[in-house]
Amino acid sequence: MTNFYAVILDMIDARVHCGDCAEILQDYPDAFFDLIITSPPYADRRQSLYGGVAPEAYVEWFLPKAEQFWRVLKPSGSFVLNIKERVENGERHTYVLELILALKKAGWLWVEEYIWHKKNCYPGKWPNRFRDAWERCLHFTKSRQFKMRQEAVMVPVGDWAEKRLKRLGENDVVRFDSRVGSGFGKNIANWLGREYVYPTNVLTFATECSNKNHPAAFPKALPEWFIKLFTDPGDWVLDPFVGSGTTIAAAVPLGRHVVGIDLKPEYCELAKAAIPEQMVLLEPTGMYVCDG
Amino acid sequence: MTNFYAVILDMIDARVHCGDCAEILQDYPDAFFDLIITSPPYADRRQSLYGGVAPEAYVEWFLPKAEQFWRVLKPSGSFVLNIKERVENGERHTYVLELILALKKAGWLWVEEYIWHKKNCYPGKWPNRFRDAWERCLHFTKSRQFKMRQEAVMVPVGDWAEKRLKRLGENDVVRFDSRVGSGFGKNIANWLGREYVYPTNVLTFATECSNKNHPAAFPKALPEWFIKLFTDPGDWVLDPFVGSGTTIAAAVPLGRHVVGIDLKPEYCELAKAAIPEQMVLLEPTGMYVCDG
DNA sequence: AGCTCTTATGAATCATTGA
DNA sequence: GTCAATGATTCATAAGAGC
Repeated sequence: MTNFYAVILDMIDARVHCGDCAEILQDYPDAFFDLIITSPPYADRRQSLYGGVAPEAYVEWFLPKAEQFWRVLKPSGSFVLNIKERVENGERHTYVLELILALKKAGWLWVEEYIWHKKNCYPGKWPNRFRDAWERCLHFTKSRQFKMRQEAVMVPVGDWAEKRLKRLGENDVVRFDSRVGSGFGKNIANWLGREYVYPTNVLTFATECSNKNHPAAFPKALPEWFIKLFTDPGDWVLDPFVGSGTTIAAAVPLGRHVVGIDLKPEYCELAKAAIPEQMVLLEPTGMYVCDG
Repeated sequence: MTNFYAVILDMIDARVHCGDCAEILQDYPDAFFDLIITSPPYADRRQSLYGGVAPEAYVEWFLPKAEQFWRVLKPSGSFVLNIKERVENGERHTYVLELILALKKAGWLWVEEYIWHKKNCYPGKWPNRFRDAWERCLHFTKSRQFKMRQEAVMVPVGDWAEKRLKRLGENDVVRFDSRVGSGFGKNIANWLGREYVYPTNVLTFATECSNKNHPAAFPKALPEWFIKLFTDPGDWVLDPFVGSGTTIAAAVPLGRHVVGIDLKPEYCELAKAAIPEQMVLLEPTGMYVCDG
């Protein structure tokens, strides 16, 4: 029998485009993507260093791109924006707040703000603040009816139940069942049912440091989580600021088609390299596109 | 040797005023408070039911009060606002974002946004969102030079320290302090071991409310944390929407003077009752004021 | 002391009904 | 139709009792 995983991979389309996402996306039809997830370049005064955008110009810079995002996103789709405002002159910037307001004005529904709690955050010590251990994951949609697969991201329950389950050997099940005389012990069934629970809007992922060349890399678990939550296998995922390609590395093994775009050729190279090896080895025609 | 705990309590001034905080505060001098910490009524369309404020009118309602907060706060002081926007019609409201922008425009520095991660959040299941497990704790100041006692909120590392702390009842704290004759906590840290680290800007407290008559209550640990962080013993703390009096219950045992204000007489009664028993028992003249 | 088990308890949302 | 009010539904924790 054919390996299902291989079959899925064989059908997966993973593309990397090099250029401005607003321009590149013009070649894509309306309502094409099921999920847009990205961690855009943060506003930064040190423009020369990271090619950042000045905080004051951030919203203005973002909006034309968001217009294309709106067009290429399906009505049932989601747009997830991982972002955090910088500190400048002792204060938090407001460009993220202004961006939310501007996107709402442009028609986007601000459905939720998820918190990514970074357990191992950047070290440091300052007199006026503690280490920054969280980032925003803003969830926008085009419609109040959108695709959400809550079951796909259920998490194992807390320690106490986990321990209890671990100690629940097969003998215990048998003994309990034979004593009660029913098919499946009620209490045990409850425990088993409680093995996985729905998460909250606070996500805890450790930061990864594998992609050192890209300053704004999120851990693979983050796009993975939202891809599972907001798409089905075979759906199309877009990361318009793909950077080192974490979104691609997350999407392909999950059986989702994915398009990554980045302005910088060196990031496009990284993103191409991030396409899981199976894909590269198979090299099916038309499955790997880069016009950079 | 005199018991340190009792001595501190004997000097502490705890007041509850009933009325609109913008009016009540007119009787207080400029630059009087070291910390303003509060959890204001959240915007709510059901005005008649809970006496809430309509989301659209929230900023307008808040700003005159913030003007007084600015006046009575010391230049080195902090203003901590615990708030979270509601969901309405499937979307998050933007009135909190607008409030931040308005406060900045009024001169406040938006120094930081702390996240209160509620481990045991409200139950529920909906097709478009998970349970809400976090709230904002917005930190504003008047100046870039403000008082911050980072050492006062250091946290133990590892389970062993946690276990030992858990077994350390409140009586032990008092006994220990009186024996050593110095401030709270500091020496206990030394006693337990040197493995203490600075926290991050994500705070994890379980929701816990001993005062059941007030629907709006943060756990005592929350004001405690910010009081320790932004004030010294003997400083003045203000909660202009004191509700059931959690801030008072937190401030007095920490040796801080505290003023609580609330519009509703029934909450003022609760807040008065929240003044720790020792205060009521001692009943020193002028130490207990309520004009409600 | 640990381990097991019970119980109390949260600033919530959504769908529905009635004005 | 819009707006306001009401009811049904929901579940992971911590704390504490008991063994």
